[in-house]
Amino acid sequence: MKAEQTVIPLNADDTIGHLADLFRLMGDPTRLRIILTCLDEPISAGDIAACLDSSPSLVSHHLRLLKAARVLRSERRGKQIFYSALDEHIRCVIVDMVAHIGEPLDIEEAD
Amino acid sequence: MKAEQTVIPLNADDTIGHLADLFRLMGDPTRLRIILTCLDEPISAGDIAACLDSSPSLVSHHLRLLKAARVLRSERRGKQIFYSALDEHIRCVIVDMVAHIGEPLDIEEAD
DNA sequence: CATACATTTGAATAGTTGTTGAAATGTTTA
DNA sequence: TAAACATTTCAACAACTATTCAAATGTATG
Repeated sequence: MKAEQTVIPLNADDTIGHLADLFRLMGDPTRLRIILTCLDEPISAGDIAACLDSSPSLVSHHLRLLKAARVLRSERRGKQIFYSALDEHIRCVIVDMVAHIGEPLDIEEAD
Repeated sequence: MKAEQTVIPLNADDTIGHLADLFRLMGDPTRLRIILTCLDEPISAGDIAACLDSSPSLVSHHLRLLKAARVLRSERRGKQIFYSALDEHIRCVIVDMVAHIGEPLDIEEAD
């Protein structure tokens, strides 16, 4: 009955909802690619679409969601609008998840 | 034109798909609560349902998905089946995301 | 073996969501 | 101001998904 510290109190509905929103946004392959594209340096909406070989319309839809959730930020430069990650935590989240994927399969995988 | 290292190559479709799957699973509030419940110590399916005030059926459906994605592992003890996080990375991912939420709003929030 | 308990499975439904193509908005340059 | 470029918005559809309830499976105990 050891009481380890929990990451989040289970009754913090608003926090959990907020977290779930962010994870759900990263749970779409197209959006995840958009985020990855914005991790290194600011990049214009059009260039993101070109990188992903997607339509500007589709990318814009996703950019709106990602910006509203404060995953990305936007900055206008002339005709173009550049997007970049709002902070470094998103990168950490992805790096951790990659590490999880790399975790070796358990030999005693029962049931 | 500094070339920072990217977390994942953008053309690694299978890896990105795998990542997106995991994030999508964490993107549902009910599933996220289930994961949080399993972070500290193994807990039976029934106790999880009781903690979340959800039906055993609903919890079981989600447990199946989380186990298939190797987020959780299961272990039978008598009549009950105990679930726990497969490794510590999931906790890290959540901690990082909580830090992201806590990130202060930018004063110069333009556009 | 039969009962009670714990968990899973199946089918069905309502709600959500990613994608598309066309039209509209905003910005610069000739 | 008009034309060209960049991005966004709108409406609509197809596909997916979380939830529910009933039935089935598996496990221990009398």
